[in-house]
Amino acid sequence: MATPERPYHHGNLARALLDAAAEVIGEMGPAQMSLREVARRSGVSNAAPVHHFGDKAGLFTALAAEGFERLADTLSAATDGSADGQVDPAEVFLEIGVAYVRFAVANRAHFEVMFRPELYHRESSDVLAAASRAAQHLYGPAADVIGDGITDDRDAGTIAWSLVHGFATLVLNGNLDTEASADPEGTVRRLGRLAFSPKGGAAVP
Amino acid sequence: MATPERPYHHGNLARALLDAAAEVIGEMGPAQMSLREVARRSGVSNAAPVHHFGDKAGLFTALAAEGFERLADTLSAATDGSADGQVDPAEVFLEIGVAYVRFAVANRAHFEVMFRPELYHRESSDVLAAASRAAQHLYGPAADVIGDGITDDRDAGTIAWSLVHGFATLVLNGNLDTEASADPEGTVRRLGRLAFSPKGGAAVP
DNA sequence: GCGCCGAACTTGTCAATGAAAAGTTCGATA
DNA sequence: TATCGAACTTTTCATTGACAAGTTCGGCGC
Repeated sequence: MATPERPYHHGNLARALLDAAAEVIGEMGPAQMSLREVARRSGVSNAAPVHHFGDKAGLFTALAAEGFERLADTLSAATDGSADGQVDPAEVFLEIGVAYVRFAVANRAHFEVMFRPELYHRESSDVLAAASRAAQHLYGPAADVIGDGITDDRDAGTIAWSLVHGFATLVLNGNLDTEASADPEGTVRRLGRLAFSPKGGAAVP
Repeated sequence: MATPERPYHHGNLARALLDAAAEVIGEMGPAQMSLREVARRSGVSNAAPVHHFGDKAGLFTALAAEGFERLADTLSAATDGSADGQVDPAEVFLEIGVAYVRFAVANRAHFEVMFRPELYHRESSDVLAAASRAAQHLYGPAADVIGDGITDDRDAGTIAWSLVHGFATLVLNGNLDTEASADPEGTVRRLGRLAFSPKGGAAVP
């Protein structure tokens, strides 16, 4: 009996290729991802992706843009959940950092591509716009924690981003201990409080 | 007139291949490094590296091990320069972080390979030993800053490593501002003081 | 309903790649 | 001086990214 064949037009090939690419990267890392393997897993010929993404770097570009979009959404949700002003701004800032780590762990393939600009067309307007939107959600709330000895909101943003980006990266490449690997969000929440709270006194409960 | 040819035995091919690999990675990133290009730049045939490194992952393994060795040496030097006990331990801890960022910027190719374990044989005893020695220099002095609200030296080490690793990574992939890119060491020294010093009071001068 | 156009594919080809096998050249040693 | 193995070179093969040419349909205008 003939196997049921996919019609000539895939119907949603771009989406399928992005998903397959994320899957391959999750298994082997960005450096070992091949267009042919991505096409195979999507059930099309090796030249099919050209119509949607142009070339390999084009596929990486789409992944990076999607990653920054998802990050911006994740950080936006972490901010908006407390927009009523009734929550300590420092706690909101902390939860944004936790959301960043949650995003990195849940979207490891995207996260690894996003921060390797040599893989993609870094001047892509989609990527630049999405990255800018994500950065706004990282730097924006930094203004709320000025006064903890840190008087420049860009400094607070850079410290926070460095901390959570470094933590996420070290967890993903297996360099931190079992607590951090087993519970990245809980660990970064605890460490973030230590790093950003008044010394010697009660931290945010 | 015949060009002067290299004798059949290169004489120091392993070293030449490591240097050429770092050069290629510096130009194109780890994902685009090819053994054939590395061999060409070393003046040998494409199969010559096999004798020294086995395969492509073997070359990456050697680069990673060398990178962790260099990092350990850099951090050791940052520690030893103040072993006489006359320097504020918090300042030593800060300078170790600065040395980490200096290493990352100066050895960008090695740094990028070191933290991508999917590229190399991560169970390599050379890599594990060198990485362990480097980690000791990162975590060791963390004990000296307990009392700043941070009561666990592993927590201090993880916060510090996350901060400087994240900062170095974000500088290298062009995500931080022009101050950080133009003066990574100065910027991370300043931010490190903010992050680790008593709030509201005089920081380490 | 038909014809047409272009989107969305497939097939075939080529140069470059990693890996492997076989062969060659020397350096070190007995 | 002869031998052995380290340290290469040459050749081959499967896979890859990219490209060109060809084919299949979906959508649209008439």
